[in-house]
Amino acid sequence: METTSVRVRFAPSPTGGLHLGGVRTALFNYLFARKHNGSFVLRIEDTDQTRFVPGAEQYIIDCLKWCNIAPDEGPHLDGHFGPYRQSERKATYRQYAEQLITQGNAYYAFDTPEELENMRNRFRTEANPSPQYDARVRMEMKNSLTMTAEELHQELEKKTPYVVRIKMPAGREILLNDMIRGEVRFQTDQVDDKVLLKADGMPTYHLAVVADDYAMQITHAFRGEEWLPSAPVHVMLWEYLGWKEKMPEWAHLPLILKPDGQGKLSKRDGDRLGFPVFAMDWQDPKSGDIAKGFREMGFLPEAFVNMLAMLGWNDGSGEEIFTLEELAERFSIERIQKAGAKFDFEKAKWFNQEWIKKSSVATLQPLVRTTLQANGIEAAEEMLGTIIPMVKDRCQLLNDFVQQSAYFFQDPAKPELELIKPKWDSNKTAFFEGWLEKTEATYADNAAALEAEFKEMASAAQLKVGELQLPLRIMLVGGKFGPPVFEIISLIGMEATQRRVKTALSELA
RNA sequence: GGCCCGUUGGUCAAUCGGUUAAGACGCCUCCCUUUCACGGAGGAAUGAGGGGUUCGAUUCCCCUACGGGCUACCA
Repeated sequence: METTSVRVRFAPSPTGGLHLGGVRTALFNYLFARKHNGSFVLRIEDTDQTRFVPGAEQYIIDCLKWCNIAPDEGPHLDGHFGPYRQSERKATYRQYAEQLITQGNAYYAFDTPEELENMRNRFRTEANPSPQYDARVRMEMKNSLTMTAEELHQELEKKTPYVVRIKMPAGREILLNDMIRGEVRFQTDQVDDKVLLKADGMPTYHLAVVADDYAMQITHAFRGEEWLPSAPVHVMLWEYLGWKEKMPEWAHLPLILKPDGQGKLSKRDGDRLGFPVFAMDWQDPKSGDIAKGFREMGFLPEAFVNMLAMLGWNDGSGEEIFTLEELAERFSIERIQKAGAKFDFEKAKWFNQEWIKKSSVATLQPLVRTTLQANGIEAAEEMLGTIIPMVKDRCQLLNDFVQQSAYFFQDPAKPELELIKPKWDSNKTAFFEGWLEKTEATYADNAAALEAEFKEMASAAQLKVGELQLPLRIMLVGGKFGPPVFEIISLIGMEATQRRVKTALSELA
């Protein structure tokens, strides 16, 4: 019987837009929490004051909400483990840092940035291009390990800026049991004395993540694979602080990679290759630049989340389209991929298309209305309800509804007449003039009858129906797309039809 | 350089020692359709290399190669 309830957390830094990888980490947290009836906590890791961006926290909350993976606890919600912003928990970190110093597991370091730079230059060799602040060098630096009690007291009195560093033990092997990767071993001699408390009194990630995971009783910690190398520091901290039995189980998620080349997917790649990397539009408050989001690109949240879940995880069944509920049911850490996955925007669009096909008119209608409005098209609800089922199989993105339904509401601005000009002749002009005359008084609500009449006239004029029907479509719709022409006529009515054909005819003359 | 992680078609991937090595995206062909899609039927395309272990390795082990991550008073 499980006695402790599952508690997981998503802990982003409010430094900008919410990246694909971030949303996936949040999603896996959410799915795991739902599956085990646990709690999903949002914790804001705003310990770097230099990178803090106003508005980013609310933006993150909004993104999670759009994705339907809202947390149970967080800075904007109630919860018994707050505050949920690390900047508001400053006092506890200092307390733990001092405890570690007292225990002899951490120490004050007064080295200036210049002195650190000098150290790196001094110890840099070809075999060791980036020397670390570790057991080999710490006794040569300016810290409480190399100072007398009197010297230390003086520096502290003088308010000399200092950081607190962890003192990594010598000659130990740290074994981490990762839920995705299994046993991972580290030698403590290879790990440097990471800074725990910065000169400004803020903790670094290393101290904060341990203190908060403990305080918030996190049972399972998901994070990106880029954190694996610093995991031994965190394990040591759990041990030094005496909480080893409470340490969460770790799951280091594989990275989402660039579609081409190699490396982590970055915002630049999206710009370069023409797809978004953020969940929603993000406007940088300083530059005012807007980075495109999947939402604004025309993705359904269900599709976005579905696509993300399948990037690095699958349930083994071969099925790919799942609702959030189905994902939560089937989710299992054991089936998370170990290797990074290259992001494929084509496949992402396919997921969205599947979701558009799968979605009901009722769920699509408000989204389509908003999309059309954003493009200056005011659509009557009744008309929308008729059109959506006709065109939704032709849309990959919500924005495709603009092209696929604009002609129901307005005459095409620039019909692609070039497509028919080469084969155009006076016989066709004559045919259409005759057809216009004949259909002027027609009540156009019967697509089948219209089609039959059109074909009849074509054969009477000894013209191929196909060579007339395509021009008609282009005159009415603007291009080679859309549902059957005569169904379109039956919706836009004979008046609009006549007008569009006449306009086209005069341009073809 | 060091440490850590990884490696099945172009991409996402199944397989948990014995298979004709699934499926999906994309691509190509055909059918349906006098548009575009949807749908249907096919096709091309994969175990990085080398050693072991084993009756038998894509699967287990080792080495190499390659890719990635980390190596900040950023997360």
